[in-house]
Amino acid sequence: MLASYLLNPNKSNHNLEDVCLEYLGVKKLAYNDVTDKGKLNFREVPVDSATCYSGEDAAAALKLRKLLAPAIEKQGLAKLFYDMEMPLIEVLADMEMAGVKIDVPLMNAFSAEMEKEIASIEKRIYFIAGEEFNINSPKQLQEILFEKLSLRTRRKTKTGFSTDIDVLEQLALEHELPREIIEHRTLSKLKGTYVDALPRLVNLKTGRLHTSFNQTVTATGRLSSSDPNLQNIPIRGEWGIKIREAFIAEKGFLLLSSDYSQIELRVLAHLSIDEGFIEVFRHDGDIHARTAMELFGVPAGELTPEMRRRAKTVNFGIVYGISPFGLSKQLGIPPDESRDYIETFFVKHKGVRDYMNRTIEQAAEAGFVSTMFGRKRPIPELKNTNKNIRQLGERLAINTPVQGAAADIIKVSMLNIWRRLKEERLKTRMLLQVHDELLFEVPEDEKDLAMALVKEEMENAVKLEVPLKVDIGACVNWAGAH
DNA sequence: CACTAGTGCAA
DNA sequence: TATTGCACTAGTG
Repeated sequence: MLASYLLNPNKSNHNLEDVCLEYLGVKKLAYNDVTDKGKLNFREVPVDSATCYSGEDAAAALKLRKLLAPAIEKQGLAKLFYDMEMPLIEVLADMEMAGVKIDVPLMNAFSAEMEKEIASIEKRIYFIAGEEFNINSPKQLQEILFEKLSLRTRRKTKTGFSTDIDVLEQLALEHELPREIIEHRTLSKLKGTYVDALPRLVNLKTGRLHTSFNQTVTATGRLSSSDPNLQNIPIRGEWGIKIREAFIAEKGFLLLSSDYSQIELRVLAHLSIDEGFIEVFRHDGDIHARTAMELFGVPAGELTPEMRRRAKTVNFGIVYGISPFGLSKQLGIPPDESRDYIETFFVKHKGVRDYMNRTIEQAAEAGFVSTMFGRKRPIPELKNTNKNIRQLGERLAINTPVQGAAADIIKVSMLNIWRRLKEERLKTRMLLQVHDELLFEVPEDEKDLAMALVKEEMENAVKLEVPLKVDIGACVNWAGAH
């Protein structure tokens, strides 16, 4: 289904049945049997038919391949398809089969500890609220906060008033209950989604967690991970760190984590050839500090952590195609102030400004954007009559080449690393990819060799106008490998 | 059991 | 009114 995906990344379903329906005009193909003198005969069967043969998926795929191969060629996607995505299948299969080990007893201990903490917070919440209710129900929580306690409502949702983290943080300034709710939410989220759920998914034969890496899901060329999603394991906060400590290496092995440092901003520097960005990255400078100096007009020595934090948010916002309103919401400052930041940024980075304008113009003209590896994303939003949707299209046009190129780059490095590990007969195994990070399991005595190999291949996956930088570390658990 | 809404975890 | 995902619970049908 890779071909269908590359030809139309905007479509959500790239499973066999949907693609058959779209390209072949049938629900599903069945392979007729081997009795037909070696000649393949196809017949159409409904999806829900009880008459299913083991060869039908392969037969359908073969037929689709003949149909889609010329389209792949015609759209200039052949290299991407045959040299990147197809070879990557085996790499991902190896990673899925390898799985990752978790410390189940440790997770269980966390669970008990969290259970107690949650129960104690619960008691306080019921006492403050004056009644018991389901804290996990936004509907019931609204009644308590906005009706019983008469706290000021903030944002609206489709069905009522929002009780999300931003709202609760504001309410916490005026009442003691919201703080307890936040604590409760955090703990029950981490307990329910990770600490309790993951141990149940450990495979009985391998004793490890096996994810699925989905190659035909995202609009930008990233992978996704599901069942379980191992690309959103917590990392922040006390409990986030603890959960990562429960991702461990096999006895005699270490977990090796290597991640690209600011790969998206480096890609943006490359694509835009912006003087300031290129200068910072060529000298391995602190990009957020540099932006902070520009925004606040102070020398490096006078920068405060708050100034750098704001600049970091601005830099991220740039990659997403920021608006003054969005930035003000993110920073919790007036829109006027955030507008000044954006204007100042673009005055100091005319290269980025011009690149973004060019990109949007080209996207509107061609109807799609491309990454540096020729991956395409149609952006029909740019032709929409609704201004909000058109502006969304502009943000997609800005973000996709950057996020997509970063995805391309790490895929190249995965292929090169996988091949070298095989050629050089190393026992190191690639386990996970988390967008800009790779996680390996490495025999203790292979650590130095593997670290050198991985760093080398990631930093040299492609040649850009600025160097690619990789941070790398190894430890018995995932938390310590960072 | 399938689906939506709200929420929140990651890059 | 910031990009890309996945999964949890509550609630509904």
